[in-house]
Amino acid sequence: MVVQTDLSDAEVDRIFRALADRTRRDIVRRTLLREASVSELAADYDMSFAAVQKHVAVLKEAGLVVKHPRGRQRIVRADPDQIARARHLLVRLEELWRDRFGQLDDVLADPTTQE
Amino acid sequence: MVVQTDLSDAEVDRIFRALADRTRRDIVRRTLLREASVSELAADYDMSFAAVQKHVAVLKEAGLVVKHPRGRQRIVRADPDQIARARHLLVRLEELWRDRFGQLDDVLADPTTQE
DNA sequence: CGTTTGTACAACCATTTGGTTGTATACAAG
DNA sequence: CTTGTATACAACCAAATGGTTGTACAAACG
Repeated sequence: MVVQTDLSDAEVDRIFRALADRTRRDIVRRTLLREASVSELAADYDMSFAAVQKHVAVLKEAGLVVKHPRGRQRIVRADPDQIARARHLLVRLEELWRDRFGQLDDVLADPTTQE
Repeated sequence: MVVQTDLSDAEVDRIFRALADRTRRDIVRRTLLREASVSELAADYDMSFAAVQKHVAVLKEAGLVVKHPRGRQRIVRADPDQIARARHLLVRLEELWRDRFGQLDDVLADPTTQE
């Protein structure tokens, strides 16, 4: 299965930036396991509701979570596809290293190279 | 093969933060393919030598590149292992999602679960 | 209705980031 | 030894980040 819609530099910036914070990584982890409202999330961190709200906004801008309304709450859910895209960026770097002496053409032409 | 020495939150912060910049990702890419001195790197970016020096420092703090002296130059080389560790963090997130309805106990106890 | 709960958003603030220039030092080359 | 090159590092600056408080509004509740 291939998810890979190519990401712009700015999008990649946002994804890694969003992941570069413990609280935000924790929000992703939690909402990956089970969606939660912003206030449910906020209850578990030692900071204001508004601060958590901002963290969720950063994650949403990065596409790592989606938000949808349910009554007066906003339900947050992590997007595993976006996490997979981030992982794929690192995989591509690693592939680059593995093939660093080789000719990229062959790798691209190789019909066994898929994901 | 297991690389996984567990990373602290601060270390993970540094790794993702370091990757959240186009210039730094490009430096990683380049020095993954072929080591380069700081001035060789600096020549290719539209910013001062000092700015590139700082980017390399951020990458070094994150463990994504290593620097070693060669005469008067400082040779920069990307560390594929650290990139693999970063990837593994995302893989673990994805696994969490995959197993989200399952009982974690069983997974931990399963003798076939190894890496 | 009025009250409480959940969210949005603006204004503000300290710190960090990403860039600059300038100065100092180390090594290589004449 | 002198000169040029590669690097280090400090000081500075604007903008972004990560937090705060306060205000406003919408939905659920009594």
